[in-house]
Amino acid sequence: MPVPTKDQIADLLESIAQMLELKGENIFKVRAYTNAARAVETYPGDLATAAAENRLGDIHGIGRAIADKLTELIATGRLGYYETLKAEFPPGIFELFELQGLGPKKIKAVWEKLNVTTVTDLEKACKDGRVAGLAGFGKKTADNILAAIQSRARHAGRFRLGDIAGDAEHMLADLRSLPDVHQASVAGSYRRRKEVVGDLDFIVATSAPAEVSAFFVNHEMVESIMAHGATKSSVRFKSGIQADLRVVKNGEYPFALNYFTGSKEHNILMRQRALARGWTLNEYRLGPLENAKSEPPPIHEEVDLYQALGLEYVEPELREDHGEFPAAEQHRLPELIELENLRGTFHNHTTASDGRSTLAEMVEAARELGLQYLGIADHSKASFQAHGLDADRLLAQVAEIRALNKTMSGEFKIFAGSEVDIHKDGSLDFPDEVLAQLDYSVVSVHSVFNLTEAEMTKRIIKAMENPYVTMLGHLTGRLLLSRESYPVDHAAVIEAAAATGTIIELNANPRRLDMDWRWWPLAKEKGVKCAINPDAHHATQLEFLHFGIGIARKGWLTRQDVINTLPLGKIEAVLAGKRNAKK
DNA sequence: GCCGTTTTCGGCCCGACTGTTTTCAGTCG
Repeated sequence: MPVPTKDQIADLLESIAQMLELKGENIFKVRAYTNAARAVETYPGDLATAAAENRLGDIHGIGRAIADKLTELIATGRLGYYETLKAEFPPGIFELFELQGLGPKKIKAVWEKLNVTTVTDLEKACKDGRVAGLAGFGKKTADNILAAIQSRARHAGRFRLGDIAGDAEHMLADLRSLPDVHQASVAGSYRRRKEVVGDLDFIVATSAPAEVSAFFVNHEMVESIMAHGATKSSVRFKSGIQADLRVVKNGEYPFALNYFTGSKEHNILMRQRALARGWTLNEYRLGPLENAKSEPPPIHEEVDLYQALGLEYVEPELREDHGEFPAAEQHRLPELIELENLRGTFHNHTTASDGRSTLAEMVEAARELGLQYLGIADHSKASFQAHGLDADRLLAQVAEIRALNKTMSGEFKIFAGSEVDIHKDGSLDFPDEVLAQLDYSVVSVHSVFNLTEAEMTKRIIKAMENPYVTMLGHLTGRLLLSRESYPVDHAAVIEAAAATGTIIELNANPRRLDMDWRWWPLAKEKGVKCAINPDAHHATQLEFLHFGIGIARKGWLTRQDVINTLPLGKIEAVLAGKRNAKK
């Protein structure tokens, strides 16, 4: 039995906390398990070693009882207490936690009083009035639950890019490693770097289609096989996402790749252009129609196809029929930003607030990624739940960063910042005297999401008007597939960013990817600069920059549009630009 | 269930908001 990882142990502790809460256990006992989960996540050493040396109890937040449980878990890979507890609950009941507005108390009530154990049961009970009749419930609550169920249904079968990227790259690498595979790619919306995808499409050029298909459907990641034919196979991965494989001949590959990359709208225009030239385009070939005046040229790669249709090569991220055709005709497509262009990044957390890695660990990870600088922006005090820093703790962190910088002899630099909460009225969580001591600030909305669009827009713009505000964090507050954006007037905020010289963040956390790619062309047109920030809460999450680059490319951004492509020596002036302009 | 003791049990994280109530419980961040 393999030793579980820290994250697996932490997840199990969280799961115990959830079940205890559902049982109506003492809330402080519940919290002890939550705290222990966090202690495990942030523990710097090796848990198996600590367990072997009987030192688990020395970890703050882990006492005698939990230490014993972890010892059992680490030694055997199982935990009897957890399994006994889990057996007390109907399996469907945990799904109810996915519904916005429904917590342990309400779930317990509908379960015990109405015998509701699944989302389907709950929907029925809301519609026939039983939920509204429960003590402490009412019609409004029942309606809200129905709305939450509908919202969940809308998102069903959809996956965040970041959640399935591991699956996609793993399968792709395995397909490419097969002996008779000439070319392979993931196509579809994954290749276009959509923030949310419905399925994965693999395209493989091979001389051994049967073997490749068999390999695909029998892969360890596959949970069930839905179809297994000569050229097309469909499976469901264990992660829940559907994956399709198309096997083609080498000569068909560029057409299949192009066709299955889409988007559908882009494909329609491609086929129209082919028709206009007397040719026909499908997933296998570009061929002449009857009575064609000319033969189409030979196509070896996608770039040849675009050229044949009178177009500059269109990068997959731009294939949305959002203006790429006229631009490609006129050779004015942008040279899109690449991951290698990034020199540093700004919105990152440490253990000082709700991050799981220390400042030193974050710096080390940034250096390993080849970055020249790292900005630290922990939460401010109003984000109490995230252990936000008050002015004293923030200034101590600033001093720590300044001291650390002196030890690094200029080849790497840490910038001291803060993710400052924007209050309901648009005021900031720190006064200007404190902000003035930072290298920069990111300002974000973390509370009171229920304002009208006008109020929310006014609130954010007021914050941006402060000369010490460098950039605006996650503009809409959305959490993909789980929480809708609060209402905000994007165009007005972009206008205000241009007027005040405020940078807008492209939050690269795959749960956010906010500001949305659809708005970046407008920001660019107005001269607003972008900062691609991972919003990292762990050292490994600096790699979220990869997803940010995908979205930036989708937003037509070049390296000139993104400030964190600037090297040390140039970036400082951009960070200080706004406050200097005011002087 | 953990912690920190004024060593044996009391305290443990706050504020806003909603919907249900008529003073507060539940949820969220």
